[in-house]
Amino acid sequence: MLRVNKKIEYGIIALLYLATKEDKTASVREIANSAKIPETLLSKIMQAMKNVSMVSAVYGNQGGYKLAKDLAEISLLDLTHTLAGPIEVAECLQPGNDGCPVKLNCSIVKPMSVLNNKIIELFQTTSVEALRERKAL
Amino acid sequence: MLRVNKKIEYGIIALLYLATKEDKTASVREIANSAKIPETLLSKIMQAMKNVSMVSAVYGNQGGYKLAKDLAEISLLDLTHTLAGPIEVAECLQPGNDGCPVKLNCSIVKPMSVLNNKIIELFQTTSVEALRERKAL
DNA sequence: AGTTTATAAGACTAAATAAGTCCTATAACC
DNA sequence: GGTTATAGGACTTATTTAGTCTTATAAACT
Repeated sequence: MLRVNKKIEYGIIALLYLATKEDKTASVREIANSAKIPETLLSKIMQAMKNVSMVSAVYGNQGGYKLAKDLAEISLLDLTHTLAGPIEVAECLQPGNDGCPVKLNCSIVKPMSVLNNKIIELFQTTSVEALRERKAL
Repeated sequence: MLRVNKKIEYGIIALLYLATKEDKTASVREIANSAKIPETLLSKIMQAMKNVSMVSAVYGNQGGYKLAKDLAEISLLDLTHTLAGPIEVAECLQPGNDGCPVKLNCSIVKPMSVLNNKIIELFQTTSVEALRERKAL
């Protein structure tokens, strides 16, 4: 229950990997092999992260991706939005949702939005760097 | 992203409904109709909640379910466990998981477990009653 | 110039999970 | 014994997620 998208998982793996390379580039193939992630899938993920300037891309031989931001500046919320869209714990929280059969007499929208906001806050205040710190259990 | 199971949603709806009935019973049909939830599905949900004594069941005519606990005593974590199993933000957190292809060199287990624990804590400390309070936004 | 390495991005398919249905049994009450 | 209601297993359908396939573009090296 409450699985986080594999894309996000793979995104974190890639960011953590790039962090170990400092300013050098790593190709999608290199990252994918090291973590045994499907290469074409990771490719999409890197592209998405590039489009929001979390990483930068270098074409051609010896090219690849490198970090464009400090891991401490990348919140889980940013990553989630980038790779898997907005957090909506319930369908009825989707913008423009008009499918709720109860409408005026709905008991669940508010509770779900309370929960949603709590999760958003958690994701907002947790950076990828914070996940790396291997203490909290 | 991060959708909560519909079962949990329906469970909350049912609990909130029962709370308005005080000590009277409400049948699955009554609750399902009021919230436009599929009756047979809600039936399973009520059974599960009965099995962990969140609600009690009364057979026969004029029977149904009633609350067996105060909403403040039912945490989201309890409800989640009851209706949708344990919270595991990543596959590799499943007990007995041996499918991780990286194993000894895995960079993601710890970060995911950090996140998982944060979400569990949030669910543990949030009661159904707390969701009902319609303030926080 | 041509080959190689690598990113960019769309369309498609497969696998997994979640949601919902169907059916039969059991219990209490009138 | 008929009616109302819970109990619970087996099954089907729908939706979402994961992954593949294909083609294009860019840079570097020879």
